[in-house]
Amino acid sequence: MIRDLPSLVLPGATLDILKASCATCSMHQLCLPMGLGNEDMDRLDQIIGRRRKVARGQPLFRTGDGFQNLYAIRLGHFKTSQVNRDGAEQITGFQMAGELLGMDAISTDLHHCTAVALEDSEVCEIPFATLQQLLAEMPTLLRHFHRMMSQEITREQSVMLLLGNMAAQRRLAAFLVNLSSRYEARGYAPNAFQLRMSREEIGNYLGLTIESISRLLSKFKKEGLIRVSNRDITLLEPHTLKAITSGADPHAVK
Amino acid sequence: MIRDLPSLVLPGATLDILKASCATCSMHQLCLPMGLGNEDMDRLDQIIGRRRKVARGQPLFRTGDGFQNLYAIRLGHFKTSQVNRDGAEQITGFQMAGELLGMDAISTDLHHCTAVALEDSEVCEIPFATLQQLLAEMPTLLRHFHRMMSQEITREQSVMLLLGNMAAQRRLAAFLVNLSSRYEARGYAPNAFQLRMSREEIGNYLGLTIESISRLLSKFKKEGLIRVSNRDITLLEPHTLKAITSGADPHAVK
DNA sequence: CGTGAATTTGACTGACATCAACTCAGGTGG
DNA sequence: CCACCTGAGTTGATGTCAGTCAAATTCACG
Repeated sequence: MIRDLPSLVLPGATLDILKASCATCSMHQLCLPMGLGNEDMDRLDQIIGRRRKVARGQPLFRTGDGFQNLYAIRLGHFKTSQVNRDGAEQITGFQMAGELLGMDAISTDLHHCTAVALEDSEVCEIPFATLQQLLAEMPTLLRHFHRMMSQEITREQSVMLLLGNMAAQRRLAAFLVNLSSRYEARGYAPNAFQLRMSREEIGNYLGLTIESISRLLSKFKKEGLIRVSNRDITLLEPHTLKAITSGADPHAVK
Repeated sequence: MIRDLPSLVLPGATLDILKASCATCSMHQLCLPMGLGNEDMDRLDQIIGRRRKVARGQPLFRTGDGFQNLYAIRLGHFKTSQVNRDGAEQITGFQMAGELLGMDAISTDLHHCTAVALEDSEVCEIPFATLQQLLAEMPTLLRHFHRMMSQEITREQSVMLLLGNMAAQRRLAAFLVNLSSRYEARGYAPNAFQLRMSREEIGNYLGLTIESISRLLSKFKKEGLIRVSNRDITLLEPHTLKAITSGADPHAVK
C-alpha cells in the first residue's frame, strides 16, 4: 500500500538526472537524459549563461532580489533559508552540484529565500526569460522543467513530513540517509562523505538545536551506526539508519 | 529588509487570481487575470474536462495513483496528506475553492499524496496531456502555470518555516491568519468563518496534538482574541493574532 | 432521547531546549 | 615550533513546553 517513497527520505531531489553533460556546464539538471537530441542540447547550451563563482559564505541571491536567472549548481554546496519577521533564520534546503536554485522566485519575480554557498562554489546562470522562449519551442524540455518544479514540491512535502511528526533521532537519520542517497546518485561514495554544513545549520534545518544534533551524533556513534570525526561522516550501518528513518526503534532492529 | 512576505503566513497561496471566471468552471486558477484574451480563455475552457463531485471524506486521488489530471477546486475544501512508512498520516495542506491540486504528480506521473474532500466538493478535471499542448501554444498561460507551481513551492517553504521554528501558539495563530487571508481573497468575510477540518486535522498539519489545539483555542478565547463555537471561528483581534504570528508575545502587544 | 464521536480539561511525564562549562581543531603571530 | 586565541563542537545539569494518559463534557445524529 505504502510505496517506498523516495520522498520519505528527505529532500534534495532524488533525480537520476545529471547523466548527460552539456558543453558549458559539464553537468546540470536541464541536461536531462530524457531524450534531448544533440540539436536541442546545443540550443540549451546557448542559453546557459556565464558561469559564476560564489565564495564560501557569499549569497547567490537574497530574499527580495529581483528574479532574473535560475541557477544550476556546477560545483559546491548551497543552503537556502528564509528569515522570519523576528529575525530567526530557517534553512529550507541544502543543494548540491546538479541541483537547481531559484524556482521559488518564478511566482512573484522576487526571490523568496536567500541562497548562500557553503563552500567555494560555481553555478551556471540560466536567464529565465530566454529559458521561457526555449520551453515554448521544445516540448521535451518543457516537460522536464515541469518535472523538476514538481520534484521540488515533492521534496518539500517530505520535509514537512519530517518536521511535522518525526522524533529527533528520526529526523537526523533521515537527513543522513538522504545525503547518502544524493551522493550515491552523483557517483560518490554513499557511506562516507563530508558534511558541508555546521551542526548549527543541520539543527536549524531539522528544527532541532545544535546540542541535540551533537548528542544524537554521539549516540549514533556510540551505537556503532556511524563514525564521526568533525565533519567527516561514515555510515557504518546504513540499513539500520534507514530503519530508524521509518520509525523503527534502533534497538528493536538488529 | 524583511518584506511583508505573504509566505510568512501559512499556505494556500495568496493568489489574487480567481478574478476571471470561465464558462465551465465559474472559477479556477487557470483563468487568470493576467491577460488571457477571450479567445485564449475559450480554448482553455475546452480542455477543462468534466466537473466531478467528490463527497465528504472521499479521495480525489491517492498516493500511488497514476497521474492524468490536475484538479481545480470549484467548490468545497480538501486536505492533502502523505502516509509515513509506519502508517502515520501527515497533512501537507488544506485547499479551498480556486486552488489547484495534483502538481506534485508531474515529476513521476504518480501522485505523491492523497487528496480527500473535507466536505461535499466539486472539482474541474484538467487533463494534463491536453494542458501541456496548450501551454506550448500559449505563452501567457505557460507563464501563469509556472507561477502557480512556483507559488506552491513558496507555500510549502512557509510551512517548513512554521514547523521548523515556531512555538505552538505561533503555529496556530499563523494558521488562523492564513485561512483568514485566503477567505478574504475570495471575497468572504475574513474574520468569521467555519473551520472545515477537525481539531485533529489541524493538529496534524501544525505538528501538534489535538489537545494542544484545543487548549490553544481556549487560551485565545480566554484572552479575547477569538470567539469559538465548535467549528465556527471569529477573529476578534486579527491584528494581535498577526503579531503573535510574527513572534510577539500576546501580552506584550496590547 | 440515547449513543458514540469529537472536544475539552486536568494531572503528569518526557523529550528536547536552555544554560553553562568544557574540549578541541585550526589558524596566527611571536 | 609553540603559545595563544577563537569559534565549533561536546557534554552535563536543569527547565519547560507540549505530549500522553485519563476523565468529563458536549455535540452530532439516528
